[in-house]
Amino acid sequence: MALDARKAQILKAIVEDYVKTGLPVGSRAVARKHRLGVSPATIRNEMADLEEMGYLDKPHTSSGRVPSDRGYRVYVDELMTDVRLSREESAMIESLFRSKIRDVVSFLKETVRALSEATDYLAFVLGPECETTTIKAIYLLPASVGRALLVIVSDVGVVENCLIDVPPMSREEMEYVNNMLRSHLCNVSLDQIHSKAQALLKRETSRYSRVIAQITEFLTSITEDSETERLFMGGTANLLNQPEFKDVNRVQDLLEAIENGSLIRNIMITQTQTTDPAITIGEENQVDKVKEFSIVYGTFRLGQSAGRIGVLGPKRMNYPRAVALVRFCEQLINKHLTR
Amino acid sequence: MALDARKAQILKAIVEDYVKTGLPVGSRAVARKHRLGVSPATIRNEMADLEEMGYLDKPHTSSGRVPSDRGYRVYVDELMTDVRLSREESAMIESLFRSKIRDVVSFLKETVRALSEATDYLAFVLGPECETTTIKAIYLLPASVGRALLVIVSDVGVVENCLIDVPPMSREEMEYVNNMLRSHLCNVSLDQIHSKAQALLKRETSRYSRVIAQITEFLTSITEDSETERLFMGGTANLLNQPEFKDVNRVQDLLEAIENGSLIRNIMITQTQTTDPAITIGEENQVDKVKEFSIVYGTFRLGQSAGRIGVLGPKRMNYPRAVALVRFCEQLINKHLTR
DNA sequence: TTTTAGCACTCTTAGGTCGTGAGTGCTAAT
DNA sequence: ATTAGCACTCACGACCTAAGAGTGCTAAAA
Repeated sequence: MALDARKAQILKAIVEDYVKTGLPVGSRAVARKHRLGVSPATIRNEMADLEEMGYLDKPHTSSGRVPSDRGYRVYVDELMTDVRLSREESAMIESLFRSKIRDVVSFLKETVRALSEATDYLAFVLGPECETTTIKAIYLLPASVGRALLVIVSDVGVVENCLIDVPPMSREEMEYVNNMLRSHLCNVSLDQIHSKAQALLKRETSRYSRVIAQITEFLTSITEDSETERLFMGGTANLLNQPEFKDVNRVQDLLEAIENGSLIRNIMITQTQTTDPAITIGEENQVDKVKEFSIVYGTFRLGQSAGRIGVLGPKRMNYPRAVALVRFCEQLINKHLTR
Repeated sequence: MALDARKAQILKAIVEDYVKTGLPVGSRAVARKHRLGVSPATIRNEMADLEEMGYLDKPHTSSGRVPSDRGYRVYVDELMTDVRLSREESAMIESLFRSKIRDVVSFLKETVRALSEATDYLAFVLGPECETTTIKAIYLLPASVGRALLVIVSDVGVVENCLIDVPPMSREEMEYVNNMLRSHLCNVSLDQIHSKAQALLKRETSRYSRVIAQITEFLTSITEDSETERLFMGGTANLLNQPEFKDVNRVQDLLEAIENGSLIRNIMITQTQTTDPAITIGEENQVDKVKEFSIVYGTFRLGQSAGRIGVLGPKRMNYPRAVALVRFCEQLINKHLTR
């Protein structure tokens, strides 16, 4: 059942031709372009075999072959050869966000933009799960009359803030509240924050209880919202390049799903990530709407939790290049944010 | 040249029919649905007049009429009747972001989402021009070893922050820097911030100069980035609903322009805003890519500067409804953020 | 036994023709 | 000034045809 050398070569040629042109590829083309030293007729026989094995499909009885999902699978698993990014290209990407490392969020956004531009696919980054991140610093600061700014910094350098109403407070009172927050909430992980804050709220029946209540509410909302808040995407328009979008209606569905971020779920479910840049092809994806696409994504570490970065493109994707670029971005993030 | 009552009635009927169906409307349809008590033949004569006056177009010699840009213009200026949102609808929108007023940015994002869902067009909001906003509070806070968090709060409640590298500092030193920042930069407007910070940097030759330099850089970058950073959009996918997107290529261009935010420019240029919800129709737009669309946008005040909120949709837009919804959102913002 | 040449066959695609129907403009009658 | 009638135009869909690409099979060659 394993592929002999020639079948492998042919399958590889077909995948790569199809990726390049988007047209079903015929025996002539394979024989000519890849000079295997055999005639089209021989290729045809091999192609018939490959089809029977389930690696190729025919759009209709009498036209060239197209890789099936399984065909792509063996291609990415066994056939494809890694590419290295050219020096110029990696330099180009890196320069895209020279002095942009201000904060984690904008850094991730820039990375996603660079990735989408380099690949011409939809790129996404999923920030680190916040459950495992811990609060490193928490401050309540006077912002204007009757309002204070609550700022928290997580161990991975993500900053959240919100404005809350406060009664007039003296400097000492503010100091007192700050000490209280610091002593109770610093080094607490976000999944414990709710109960910790509740406890604090119960204990504190002083005149600050309303302030504490607002703070508690905010802290809780962070974990709730983070699902959507930590997903960034770029290059949505690139999807429309793909010839598989001859009809608009398909795009619509997908775009909506993308916009409201239900794409996340997909990755969460399909998370049997084995190889580093994980690749899921067509029907392998759990979510219906992306069953016509492929996803290449990898993991980066940020503090003690992990995030994901990847691209979503047509099954007819340039996998070697996508893998190289995703991997490059992973490294970029690890390099710049780990310290 | 002014429209007599019947011509007005007919033009109005045609616009509204066309908005509803998207199909060129013929004399029969006008006569039947709007029971003007005249025969199709009469309507035809009037339609011929309206066409000559430039208010109607014919897609081809022998099919119904379609409003021209000028036709839409007189419709929105003189013909259309204001609609009121139903009680349920306004309540629905308002409830969409009940407890979401944490911070200005997420509030604006929610508003845009609500607006895009209610209209089924692309909605956008352009935050207040930052040039005129002033810094109300500025803090440098210890975040972790070797890093500090710089936080600034503007008068309109927008919070910006960034992490910077700092040498080890005692509490007193930190206090000193904070005092310096506060005394020099508080109540300074963002368009002066660069020079002020530079001056501060020149004067301060102490060991903090590197810290100050980083701060200066960040403050400058805020004004530079804000062009893109203060634009939020929602409902991109809605554009694909429009039948004018039978072919995908058109979408592509527009989506790209939308994604990278060059849509801003349009509004900046077309800013001869006279009526409150301003309406620009088709060719009236300065930017080529939106010459096939219409924009309805209004202004909201935030502190002493202003922001814009609006929708972008097909020329064949439900203008009365769009106007009502944009106006409603303006009020919503003014109500919730003015205090 | 494997490869190749040859050939009939299939199926898509583009172009062309034709009939239908919606809607017009014009003319003559009301 | 309005209307009925009528010939005319044009987009659209159905149907057909020819061309071209590619296949599968068979029989000959290596």
